[in-house]
Amino acid sequence: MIMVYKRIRNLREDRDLTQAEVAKYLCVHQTTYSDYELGYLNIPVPVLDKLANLFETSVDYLVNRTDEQKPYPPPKKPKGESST
Amino acid sequence: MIMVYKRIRNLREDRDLTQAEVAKYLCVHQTTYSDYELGYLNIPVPVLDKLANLFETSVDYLVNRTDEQKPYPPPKKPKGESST
DNA sequence: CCAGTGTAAGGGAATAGCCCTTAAATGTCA
DNA sequence: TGACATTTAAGGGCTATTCCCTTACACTGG
Repeated sequence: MIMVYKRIRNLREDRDLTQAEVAKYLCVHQTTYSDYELGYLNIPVPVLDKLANLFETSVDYLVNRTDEQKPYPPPKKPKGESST
Repeated sequence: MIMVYKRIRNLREDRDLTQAEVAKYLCVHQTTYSDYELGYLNIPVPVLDKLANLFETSVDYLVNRTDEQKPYPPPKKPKGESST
């Protein structure tokens, strides 16, 4: 077990959120989210994106690429723009 | 088409790498990597991790969460450690 | 003990991932 | 121009993964 996603559990518990609450925010089932935390399922990028927003951190922090918890400065265009 | 991963193509071309070369680095087929760049497949986190290393940037940059191209400060423990 | 809340396990249908082959596009050079 | 090499994209199929449902387990308070 790799436990890449231990940080997600810690961040959730720090905020006193239940799995069901976060799962609803992500539009997935509680058991699916549980599998994410336990490392039974790979977390897809769109989910990591939402989690980084929810917990106000970076994807790099969530996946242990850094210990810096603050997010990067966001891009100019909020996100949904046609990036052609 | 969302083109979330246009940056991956740009970074690759900036370095004059072919899809086949990057694919080999990632241990996937060239066509799989092509699908990544075109947005036909979701890029799994371990692949994004490798790409961020290869291109010396952050996952957040790759997925358009920031315009800052420099990587985050890396974690203390390089990465493969038992994060108990 | 019972009820309520929160998390994890088992199992299965549906999906997505990945690769293989091949086509298309582009460039080079005789 | 024609043949060849290089690079990228499309079509199609097998397989593994995803996600959800139901259910079980653990814990707490009354």
